[in-house]
Amino acid sequence: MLKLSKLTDYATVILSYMAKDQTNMHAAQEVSDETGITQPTVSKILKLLVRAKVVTSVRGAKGGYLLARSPEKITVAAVINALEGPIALTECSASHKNCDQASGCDIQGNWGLINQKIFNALESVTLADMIMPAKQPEEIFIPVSSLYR
Amino acid sequence: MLKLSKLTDYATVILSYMAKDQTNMHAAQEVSDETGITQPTVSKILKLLVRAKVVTSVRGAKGGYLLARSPEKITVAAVINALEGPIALTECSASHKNCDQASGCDIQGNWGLINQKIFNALESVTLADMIMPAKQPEEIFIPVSSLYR
DNA sequence: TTAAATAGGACTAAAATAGTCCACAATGAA
DNA sequence: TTCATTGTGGACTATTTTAGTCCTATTTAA
Repeated sequence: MLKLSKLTDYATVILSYMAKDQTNMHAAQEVSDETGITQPTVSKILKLLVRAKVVTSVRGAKGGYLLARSPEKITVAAVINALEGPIALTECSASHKNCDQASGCDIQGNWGLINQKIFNALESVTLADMIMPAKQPEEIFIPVSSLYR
Repeated sequence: MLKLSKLTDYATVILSYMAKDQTNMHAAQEVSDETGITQPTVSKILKLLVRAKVVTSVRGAKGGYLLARSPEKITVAAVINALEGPIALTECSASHKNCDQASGCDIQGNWGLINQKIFNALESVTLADMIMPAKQPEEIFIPVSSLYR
């Protein structure tokens, strides 16, 4: 399915919520209450986002989290990177080190090209785009015919 | 990591091998011998590729597999679709049916936009491209700075 | 008739992901 | 100072997904 992890999906929900009110600090408990995602999971995700510098944290009573920068400057690529690590479709693309495929691997060099295109796509969409009203139809249908050009 | 499954990776290796000799039929055993992927796994993958009409099969003695069309017409998107199902980053994007996210989900409409971009990227690369010598440097480095534009 | 192949699906094993929990550190307020 | 609140780091378990194997049936050339 080439899918994102659930945690990444939750992260966009959490960040969207935080983007709507950037003046107030948001405690993990509050975010949990508002989004319906359990508190331990919210905490786990926010911890990862802090580590990746997507959000900042303030410890202690009255502490909480804030977006580290404006929604326009938070890309989907940065969020995925925070939750799932480097964006690369194959192990092989991330590093050629442990490549012992018999005959096929030298052939796979062009995964790099694909990775780059996908990275560009993910970098071109920001949190600001995500919180705008949808620009696409409700249901996404990928035309089957296009799979056999 | 936003990664493909191993099976999809193997599929590209198998298809690359088959693309090099499109005149002869290739039995699963032979493909296994040549690629180093175990025979049961090769069979499993080829069965999926037949179902998706990426390759055709001939049963019985002297049977085997052939590419269903020329490498230029086999897209990476079609291969991923065969092995992993529809290309969509989130469940939500594939279908809105079972969406019970408290407040965040209406916000996620623009995943469709991202999915479309990624689908386009995957559809723009064919098996023919894959078997050409690599056009990219050996190691792919995504500049960290680009994550914080 | 037999041997060589694919087809379909069940099954097990392994790995990745999701989700929870705990002990600790920081901080504001009583 | 002490306590309640809130983040930090990491360990841990449960769940789900993926990978890998195997068995039986079907097809077909010789």
